Amino acid sequence: MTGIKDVAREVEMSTATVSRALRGLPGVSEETRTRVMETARRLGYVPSPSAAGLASGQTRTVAVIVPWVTRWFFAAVVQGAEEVLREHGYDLLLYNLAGDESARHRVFETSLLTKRVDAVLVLSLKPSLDELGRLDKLGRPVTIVGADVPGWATVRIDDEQAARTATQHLLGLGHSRIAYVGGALEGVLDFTAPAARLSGYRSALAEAGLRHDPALEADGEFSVAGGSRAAHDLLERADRPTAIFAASDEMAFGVLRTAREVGLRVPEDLSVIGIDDHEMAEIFDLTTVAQPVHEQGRVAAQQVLTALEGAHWLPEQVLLPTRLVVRRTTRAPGSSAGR
Amino acid sequence: MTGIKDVAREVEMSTATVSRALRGLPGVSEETRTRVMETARRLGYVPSPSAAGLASGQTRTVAVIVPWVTRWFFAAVVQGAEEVLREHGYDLLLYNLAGDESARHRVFETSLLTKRVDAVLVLSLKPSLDELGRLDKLGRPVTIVGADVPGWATVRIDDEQAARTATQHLLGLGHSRIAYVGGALEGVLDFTAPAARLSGYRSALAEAGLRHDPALEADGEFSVAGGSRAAHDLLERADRPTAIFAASDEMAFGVLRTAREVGLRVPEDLSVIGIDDHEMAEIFDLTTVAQPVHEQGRVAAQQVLTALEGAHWLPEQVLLPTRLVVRRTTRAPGSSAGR
DNA sequence: CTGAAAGCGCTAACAT
DNA sequence: ATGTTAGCGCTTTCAG
Repeated sequence: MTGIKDVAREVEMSTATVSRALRGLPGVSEETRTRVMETARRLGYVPSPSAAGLASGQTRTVAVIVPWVTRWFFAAVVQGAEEVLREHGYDLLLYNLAGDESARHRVFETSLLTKRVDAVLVLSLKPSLDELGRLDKLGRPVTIVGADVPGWATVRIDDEQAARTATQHLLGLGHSRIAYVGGALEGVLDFTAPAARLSGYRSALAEAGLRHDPALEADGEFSVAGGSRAAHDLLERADRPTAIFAASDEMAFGVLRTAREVGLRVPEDLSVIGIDDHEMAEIFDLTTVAQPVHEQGRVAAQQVLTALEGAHWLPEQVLLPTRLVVRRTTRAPGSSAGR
Repeated sequence: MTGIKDVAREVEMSTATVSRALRGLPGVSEETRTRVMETARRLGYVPSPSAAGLASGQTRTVAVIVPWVTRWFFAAVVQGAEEVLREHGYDLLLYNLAGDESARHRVFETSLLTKRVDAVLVLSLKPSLDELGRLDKLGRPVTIVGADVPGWATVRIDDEQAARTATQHLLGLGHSRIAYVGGALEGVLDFTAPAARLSGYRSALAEAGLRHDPALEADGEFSVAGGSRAAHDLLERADRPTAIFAASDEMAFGVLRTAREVGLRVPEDLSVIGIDDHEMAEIFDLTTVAQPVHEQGRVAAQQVLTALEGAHWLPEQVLLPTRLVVRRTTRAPGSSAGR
């Protein structure tokens, strides 16, 4: 395996110069640099990340901690982050918790990340105080995507506002019995989005002079199956709602499925709205509040890179915009004939 | 940052012994080992992967090259692989091509992987001869998931058989005008599954004494949108098919959407079957040929780990079983009244 | 069972 | 602009 010494010998220079030339550092004549680069290429020289990392203290690797890679939302954020990282020559180390408590402990507790990565991206999770302490001790840039963690660098949408927008859309159409399908406020993995979205839903109702009804607030576990189950409970009531706001598109898909099962037409008998603009939202004709998923990954990656390169860096709280996308699962109540 | 020397000093032993004790190597008294481990824990010692990698030549990291992380199939394979790798203390470096040609070049050509990983998992791609050469030169275990690459270690399903099963199911119901929605046989990224599935479809028809009709074979690009478009072409024909076999569930979802759009009832007017058993197949009530996705990732990871640990390793071709899952999108043709 | 010593292949001062 | 010299923090012979 050819090393930097081989290149140095070939160009009759020191390894220091070769190293500088190859990394584009200043203080190398153009001629030398060209010769070094050509020689390195010709010899098929590939630097050893381990050696470089040991000597420099930098691994050029960023850890991304994700609750579930198999959920489209997280995968899309990862994809966005990966693009930016790779453009800058950084590698992405994936830590997938798969919704598992012990995996979460392993990642945060046993300092798996120490001396291994230059920065960390945490997706949607709200780390516990203890975990934040550990992240802090890493002494490396950390950005949290999709969760509201005061004092930390975050990239997310305004979840409360997004929920308010969705609810207001239904209210605006004339609905007043509006159910909410969300997620547990506490659980194995902690997220801040569920509480924020619930709160947005309630406040929109309140602003419209309506009281929220606990019987119309169900847990859809942020999954298709959960949304489906929640909808069953909701739709089998005598005083069933005329509209359902699901805090994620996947839950909304579950709701749609159940609606079909119990023989309700959407949007004639039931309006449904979600949040995300999931890649499949279009094929369900789902009205939803779109959030820039991919972009959140890109911005977060950009953020840690800036921190890595720049001198000072202030943990910034970036809020990305959302947008109501009206498709065909929402309509005024009791208007089978049309709009 | 506490290093191995600090631990050695504390227990009054050499770093060699500490290293051996911590890694569970033989030749260390139980008492010493216990003392070392406790001390290491107490001091918060975390070994430096860079240093260990440099000294040992092993990175305890496996690269996973994936065409698109955002597609459920790939994400699920990654999840399976990650589980196994983590259990064995290996990290997963993600290389997402995002369907991009240049990304593919970068990953394979510039020896991004050299000296960086102990093994490589390639998902679904069929590397070119040139790329296989580079992979080979890595001198590291490589397993290819979901593609048929003779001479290399692979983990996959029998794509041709899966397609035959799907087609036979439709034939068995009495269909004879069966269309196929698949993917391009050549493209930016090369896969072997599209050709194998097309071939399975054709051979099932042939066995039933039917000739395949080129007009009934459409390109659905292995995406929802593509499946939808392909179905438009197919269903607007005067002599439209009574059944469509989509080579992936995502394309089948697109087909279902189009069927609804053009006013065809499924399964009364049109039967639809896919391949995968995608997590959303159930909510579409889609009949499909299920493949063990997650398991393919696990097996592949297991395979490279065996190669890494064991002395000899023969590139093995593992075929995992598929299973027909009959739901409600398939039925005998022209039988609106029931089955 | 334990220790001494020599690297692994780079980078980073500090010189020149 | 380039070279010299120390390491970075481990693992791995080879001794004992």
